[in-house]
Amino acid sequence: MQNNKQYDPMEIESKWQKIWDEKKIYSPETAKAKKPFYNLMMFPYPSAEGLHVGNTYAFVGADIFGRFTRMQGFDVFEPIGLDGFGIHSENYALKKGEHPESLAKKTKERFYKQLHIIGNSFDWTKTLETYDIDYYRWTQWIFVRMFKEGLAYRKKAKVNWCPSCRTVLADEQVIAGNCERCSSHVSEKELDQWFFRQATGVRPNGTLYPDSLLANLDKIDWSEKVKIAQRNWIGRSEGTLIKFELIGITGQADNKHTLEVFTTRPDTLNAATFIVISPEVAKKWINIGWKTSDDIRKYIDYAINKRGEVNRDAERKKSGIFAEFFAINPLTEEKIPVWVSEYVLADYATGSIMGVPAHDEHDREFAQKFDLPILNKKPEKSLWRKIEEEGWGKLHVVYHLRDWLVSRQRYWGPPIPMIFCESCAKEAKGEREDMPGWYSVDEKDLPVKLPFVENYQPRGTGVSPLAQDAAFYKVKCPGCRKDARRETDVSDTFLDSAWYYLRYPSIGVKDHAWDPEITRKWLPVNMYIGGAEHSVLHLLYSRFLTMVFKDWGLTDFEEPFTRFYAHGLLIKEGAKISKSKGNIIVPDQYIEKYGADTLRLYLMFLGPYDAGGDFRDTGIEGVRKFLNRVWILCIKHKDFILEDEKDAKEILVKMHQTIKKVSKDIENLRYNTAISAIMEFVNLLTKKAQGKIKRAKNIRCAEWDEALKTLLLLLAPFTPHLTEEIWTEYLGEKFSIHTTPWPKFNPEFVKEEELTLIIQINGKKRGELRLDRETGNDATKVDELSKANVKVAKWLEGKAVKKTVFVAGRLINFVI
RNA sequence: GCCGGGGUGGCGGAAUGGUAGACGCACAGGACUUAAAAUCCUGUGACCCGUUUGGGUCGUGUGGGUUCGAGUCCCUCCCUCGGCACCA
Repeated sequence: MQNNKQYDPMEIESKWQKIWDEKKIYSPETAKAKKPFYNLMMFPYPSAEGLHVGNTYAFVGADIFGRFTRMQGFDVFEPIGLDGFGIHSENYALKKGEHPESLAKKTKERFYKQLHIIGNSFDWTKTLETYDIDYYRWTQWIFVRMFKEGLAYRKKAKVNWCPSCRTVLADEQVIAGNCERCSSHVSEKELDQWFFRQATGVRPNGTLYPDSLLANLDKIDWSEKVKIAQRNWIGRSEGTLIKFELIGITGQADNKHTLEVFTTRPDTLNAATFIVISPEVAKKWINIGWKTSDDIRKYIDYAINKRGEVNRDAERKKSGIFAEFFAINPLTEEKIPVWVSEYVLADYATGSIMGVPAHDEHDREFAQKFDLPILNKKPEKSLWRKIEEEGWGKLHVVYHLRDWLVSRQRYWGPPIPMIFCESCAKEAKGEREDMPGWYSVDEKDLPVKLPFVENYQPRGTGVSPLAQDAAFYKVKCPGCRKDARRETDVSDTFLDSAWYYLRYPSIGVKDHAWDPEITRKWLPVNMYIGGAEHSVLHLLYSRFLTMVFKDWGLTDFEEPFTRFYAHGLLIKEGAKISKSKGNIIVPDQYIEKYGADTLRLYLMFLGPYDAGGDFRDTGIEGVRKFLNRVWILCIKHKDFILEDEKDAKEILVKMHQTIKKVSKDIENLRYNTAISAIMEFVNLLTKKAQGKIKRAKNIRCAEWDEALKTLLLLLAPFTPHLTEEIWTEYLGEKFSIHTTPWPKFNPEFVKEEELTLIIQINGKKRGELRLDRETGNDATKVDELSKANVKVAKWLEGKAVKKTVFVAGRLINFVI
């Protein structure tokens, strides 16, 4: 190869991508691998023209970790796929006016091409798309199992309804009152829906799922902020349910003369001066026979209708009305008024509270507004036990987490594999006693294929577009063989993505969702990297399902992701990147102009990976120049000879320091500082090489060769193409650099022979000494040399040294 | 309101309680070149003193504290970003 060849990323990048694919160096043999390491990143959902640079940022950061780990000698499995089923892809198809099925083919091609050119070490022999029937048959299989095990159930409930997406949403998918997908304001609707028992399910060992999900957080190596978000979302509160006798209530059914409230502060029962029930609970009472005035009825209806707005309007003062009856405080035996107010939520605990204005801010506000008594009594700890002993109430735990609503009234998802038989329902027959009329599709009849429906647009009527396809929904009842009806809702996208990591290693396996042997070898996932926005969505659903699979004996681990690292958010010149701002960055244009290696290195150099970074075009130019310098250094100066022994030593010391720093930084995903360390090393090599190029044939310089090789190895995870090109084509090393062992540092070389020792007077720097290592660690010698220092002597003149602080090898401080 | 990050040059950002500003961008000057690009070198927190070599003061959002020594630890407040939000 010529020594004056320019660095041309276009040419070398596509060349190496092709060779890596052909030689399958990134495709470990799943069955035979000796040191398996599963390096996973969150797969993208194709809801736009293509990948944006935020995806690139996430994937490149994850890939660097994977490549680094591979060079440590592990068989790294780094798969990629598409979360292509679901509302996001369907909404995109609607926007484009195209059928999701044909659009999926195009986006697949486009996304995979983009994912290819960023130069990640993906295993392209094992990709998956959630809309692939070989995948979603198993998603349906999971649903069937959930039903058989009693963890899937159907109930009529007030659910979140997105009027724009025309479907229900799970609790986790409502962000600040808005739809997670389209940001429309979410309203409420009462509908029959399928739920998974993530909040109410009991494990075979008797523990509730939310308790295990909470407890396991202490055992996994995850970004702390994600753990905190999950703890808050699960929202476990320990308290007491207290029963209150009611008096003066009219028309109420005879057995309804008590009311139960939940409190986390039963010790303040002595200061409870009123009771508040939510409008929804009041409404229920009216329905079962509570006779009350028109004013109260009017208020209840008003408050229920206003519910959505009240939540959004923090300024709004608490409204409420006296319910015209009383309760007896079991402790004080006093008669306290019962009120109805919208500040009490219907769907938390019992939907009723005891008002303790002395100790609760909301209660105080309410009491002040309506002139209710405020009793300033100290909490009594003994009440926790007394309430139980006296039989007034019992200890109770309440969770913020709800069961997972999994049905969707949309088209582009896996049909829920269930059948409903009217006739069986009437006779109270069915697969499960508690769900008359319902049957799961027999496992041998799976998959239930999603039929092609031309008019797939959501109806908004609370049923899926599949309900118009008689050929699809008309079936025979598995129980009585009479005419029955298939469920026409599809399942939530988050169900598709809650188990995909189990499928990747087993892709191609026909008779299992995941092969037991392969799964034992590769799972749980060793490293998972993705955005923190999934803290309480995908990451919680995955944990729940994995725990369920363990309980069924289908896996031998409870937690899917041993380590999870949340990367930061990329911004553009100080502003958030968003479609509305029109500052979307498409990676392709940068790859075309600078090459993937430059883009990769630049993205990782921007700032700490967990903090995100600020994308600026001027910055990428600098990185391009840096890689050009590396190219010139390695190609033009590769035959350089270090004549000066001191230079050789200096380079070796820096080299070992750099190996140490870069290794540690990558292990902790501190890529920006790893890159600056490599830059420092390059700066030193460049400086030493200036004007000293030697081209004597067959004469090599061992130190220089080693320095260049080490530089390339350290840089390989960041810029895989450039380093491979120089490694094999110019240095004549064996293919591939990416399967070459990572360099090790020698602790002897890390320490410099000479060190700079700082001399301080009263903590202020007044001078410094260049000393050899031995002298620098000798307190007496340093003391002498410091005092002899001209600059320091000036400051010490005529002053008494009261105290001397000596830090070996670093500094000496004289206190005067 | 509660829970988490974070506030450091013109900018992105470095700093196990021990030389604040690594590395990079931008800018300025220089080398090479007929020229340009590329590359390389030098300088670059603010202010003050000194004609130069140099010396000094201040400086990590605010105010206090601990310490020989604080960007780092503790307390007060301010600002900002993210999450949750009438959760009893």
